[in-house]
Amino acid sequence: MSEAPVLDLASLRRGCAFCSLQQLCLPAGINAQELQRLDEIVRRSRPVERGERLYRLGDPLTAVYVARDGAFKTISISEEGEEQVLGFHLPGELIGLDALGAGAHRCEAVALATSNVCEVPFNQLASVAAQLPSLQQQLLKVIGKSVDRDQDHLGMLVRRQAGERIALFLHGLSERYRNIGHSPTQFKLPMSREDIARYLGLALETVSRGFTRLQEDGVIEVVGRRIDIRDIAELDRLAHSAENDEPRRRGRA
Amino acid sequence: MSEAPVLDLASLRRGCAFCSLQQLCLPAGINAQELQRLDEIVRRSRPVERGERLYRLGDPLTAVYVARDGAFKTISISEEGEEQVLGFHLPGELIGLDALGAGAHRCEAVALATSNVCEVPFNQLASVAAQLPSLQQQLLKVIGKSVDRDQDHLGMLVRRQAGERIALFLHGLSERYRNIGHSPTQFKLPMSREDIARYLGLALETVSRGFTRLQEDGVIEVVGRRIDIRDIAELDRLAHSAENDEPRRRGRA
DNA sequence: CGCGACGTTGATCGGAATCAAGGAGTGTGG
DNA sequence: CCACACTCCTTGATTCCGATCAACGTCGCG
Repeated sequence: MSEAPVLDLASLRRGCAFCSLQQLCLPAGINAQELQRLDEIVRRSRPVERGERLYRLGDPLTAVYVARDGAFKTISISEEGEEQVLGFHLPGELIGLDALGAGAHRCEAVALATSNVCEVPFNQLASVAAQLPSLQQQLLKVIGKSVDRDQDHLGMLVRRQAGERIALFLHGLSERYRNIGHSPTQFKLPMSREDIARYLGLALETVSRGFTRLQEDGVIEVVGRRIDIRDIAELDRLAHSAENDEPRRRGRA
Repeated sequence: MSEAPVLDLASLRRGCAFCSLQQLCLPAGINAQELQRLDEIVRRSRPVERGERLYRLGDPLTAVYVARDGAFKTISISEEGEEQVLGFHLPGELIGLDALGAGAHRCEAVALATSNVCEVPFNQLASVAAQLPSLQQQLLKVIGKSVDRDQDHLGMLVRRQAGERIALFLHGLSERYRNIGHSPTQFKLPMSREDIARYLGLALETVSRGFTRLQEDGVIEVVGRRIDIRDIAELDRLAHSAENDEPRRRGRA
């Protein structure tokens, strides 16, 4: 609608060139001139409030999105109206690729916290990408990373032990926080236990017990949504091997 | 290795223009001239035998693949050496996207049956796509469909009832066979019970029992790997709702 | 024919779902 | 400032589904 060609300082400063996520996001690997072409099509509107949706089931593909801060979940709604969590999206991670196949969204993207979002109109992105090989390359790479996250998610769900899934989940989150420059050992979960449960295919009580168990074993410290990973090596081990060695412990190892 | 510029009749006939999967694969929506550009970079080598691999864990991204017939599975190997099945690939479905993110394959693609495969060198594909907007568009769409299949897979794994997962699995396969012009109700599974189990996060015995149960309930007919879906509506219902209505039945409905 | 891979079926056991209750944190209004 | 309501999280008791162990059946092939 309002395509203001007026470049004031404030909006420039909010552009890709100043963004801390630059190296992870679409701009990675493209030069300053090219960056401007990209920047021109990116829309940065008011913050999205917790609970708001970027798009709904069935909406036509109009744009892809990247959060600059905050977090999102993507959910699909089953016939009976119960929701499955298909993914969590931290800053810098592309949102909206679920519409690439059919041209319409097959899930909904819900803000887990108030977030500033970059909206990239898809058609324009595609045509600019066709002209800038390095952007095309980066677009494919970013899509690929999204595929990788889906496969990591599969890797959790295919595990049969709840403890393994939970350990993998925390381990993966830790990695992702590290990537965006946050502490990999201390962070605040943006999602509820129920969201985690619906992401991991578990009952929420099981998630809660899993956290408690990890805390009892000295692997993490958890207070509500605050997580502090104390023994990342052990978390790693639990995530991968069977975790059945220690029958049960009270204190630390 | 052997880049024969000689276009004999046989190899032309094997090209995209003659392929029955044309409308589902990369050529969809592109015109005859453009098709030739694509065709020139596609390599069609000898059939891949059952058990052979298109690529292995860690291999650099050199190409993406599409089977013209036969079938593949993609697997990831856990630390302990046990394999997880990340996906099954029927004819026309792109294989090899797992390397887009990191530039190297994070899983292995194994032939489930002898298959004829089209190999599309990735760099050439990307550069041709940049020149042909309709190919770029189609490439993104095909990638999107692959993402959709991953999400369908997630949708199975997140279910907590084994019966639901199995019903969803058969239902999804049926759809995919329909798409490629096979009978959606009668087909031969290209994979073993163990593969299905590792795909669904179940024990192979549970898969076997699930099939038996569906047969007892008159939903399918199953003999070894031959499947005949008798009541697709019921299969659909089982896949989506809770399946807990009928406590137990002996004969047919 | 006999071997080996694959599939089915049965019996038992354990882990996670479910049901149920209570506690902790947050925000609102009296 | 506190009472209240609400959401979110934890913990406990019980039940049940699916993993596991084990044995047998079947098919394809040398």
